[in-house]
Amino acid sequence: MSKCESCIVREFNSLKSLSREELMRVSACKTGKVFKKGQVIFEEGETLNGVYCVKSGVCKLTKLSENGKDQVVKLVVKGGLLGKRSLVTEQKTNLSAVALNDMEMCFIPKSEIMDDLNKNPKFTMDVLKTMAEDLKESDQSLVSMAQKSVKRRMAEILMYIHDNFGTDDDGYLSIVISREDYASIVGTATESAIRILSQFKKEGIISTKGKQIKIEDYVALKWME
Amino acid sequence: MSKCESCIVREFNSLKSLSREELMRVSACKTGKVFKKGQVIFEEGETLNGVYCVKSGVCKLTKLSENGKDQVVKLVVKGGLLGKRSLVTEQKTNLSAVALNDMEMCFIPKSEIMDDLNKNPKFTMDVLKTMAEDLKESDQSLVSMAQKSVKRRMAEILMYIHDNFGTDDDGYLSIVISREDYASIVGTATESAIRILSQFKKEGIISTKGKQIKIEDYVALKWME
DNA sequence: ATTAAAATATGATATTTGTCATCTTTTAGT
DNA sequence: ACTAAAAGATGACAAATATCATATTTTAAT
Repeated sequence: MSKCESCIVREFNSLKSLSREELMRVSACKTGKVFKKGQVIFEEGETLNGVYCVKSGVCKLTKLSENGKDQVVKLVVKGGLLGKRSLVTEQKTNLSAVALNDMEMCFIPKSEIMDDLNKNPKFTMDVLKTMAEDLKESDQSLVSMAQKSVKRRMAEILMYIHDNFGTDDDGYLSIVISREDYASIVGTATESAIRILSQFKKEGIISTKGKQIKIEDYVALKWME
Repeated sequence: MSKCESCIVREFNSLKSLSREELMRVSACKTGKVFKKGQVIFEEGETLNGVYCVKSGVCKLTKLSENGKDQVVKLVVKGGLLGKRSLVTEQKTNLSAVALNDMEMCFIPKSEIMDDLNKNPKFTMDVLKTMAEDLKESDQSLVSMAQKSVKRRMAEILMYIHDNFGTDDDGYLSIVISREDYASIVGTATESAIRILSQFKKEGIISTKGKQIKIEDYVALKWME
């Protein structure tokens, strides 16, 4: 398995603030894990005793609502850290993580990294910063959910995926997820999500190839509704 | 003005993790501020250069949606710290804070407290913990917004206020806010909020005295919908 | 390549929620 | 205590979204 010191993924997350020595120690105790598409990484209510660092693939963080539906709270890609909260509190996780395609991850035990969190202020500040950013994003989503139409939210998630995760060479969104997942991100019924995407397609705002989606008219999404 | 060292409010927030010396330094540079009901404490987009510690009163944290409506993201009462994010990032605040009744607060300049954040791991961990808790709450609200009916959300906010902020001697919720604010918390139209509260009243689930609300049948709220 | 299962698509209809209009009650300032 | 303004209440209607039913297409396993 590759070593953390020479892994470029860490540049995308808080681990970049660790010293070379700290990284080597982390590297020595980390374990590589592979998850297949659809596989559960961890489940709401579990006790996590470490963090996952995403090397490749995409996963969704979801929360089960009382009506039995999952709500997607966040998408995590290469460089993301899963389970940050577990470092900070003793509480069980409040979210589930499910792989949306095949994933490679490294698992770093909490015990190994807690010391750094207490002794390396740069690292702690970095974790704090990403947590603050997550909070900002979550509040932003909250407002969208509360105040915007399903159509508008769908437009926003398409732009979000486009802007944050990019496209492949043909211009298709590089994150490919089911309509059910779109529904679960937008917070609507699967049929409604399908209907809206169909409508976008008819209006020439997007085109599709199987599950892949290409944004044809970004401006239309931007000004939607 | 009272001194931080002997102020019991700090026991409710991260400041409790500061040493006596640190507290005395903070105390020396803090300024007391008073806000009247309805007054804006800070506004989305402002640069905050410190945190507010709430001594008394209640305020709402809101975010402006593109449709022009404010969405309440959080209620903050005695012991709460406003502007934590400003300690962590250089970014402008993403939320506005508005007093819901008369408030007393202490303002602690960022410059004075940043040093503690870098040197006192206990303090930093505590800030991290509250931020993690905020994130959890925000995700929770997100799911409610996305998946639950307006009626259910209204029931939940009534229980939330009851459980977290308590009642006065007569059993009325100790936080008294307008129907418009309820609408803005629940994420609905003011008329809808009024309608639902009226309905609750008719069904004997709540009673009211002016703007005050008393929960008469908690169980009914709990099992609502 | 075949086939069952899953995902996507779409119509019909019900339900929820928003909007606008109007009226009543309460609140706050003089 | 008086009065204008704000907040609360409610009806009628429109719009958005959910639900249910069913058809079609795609995917994945043999």
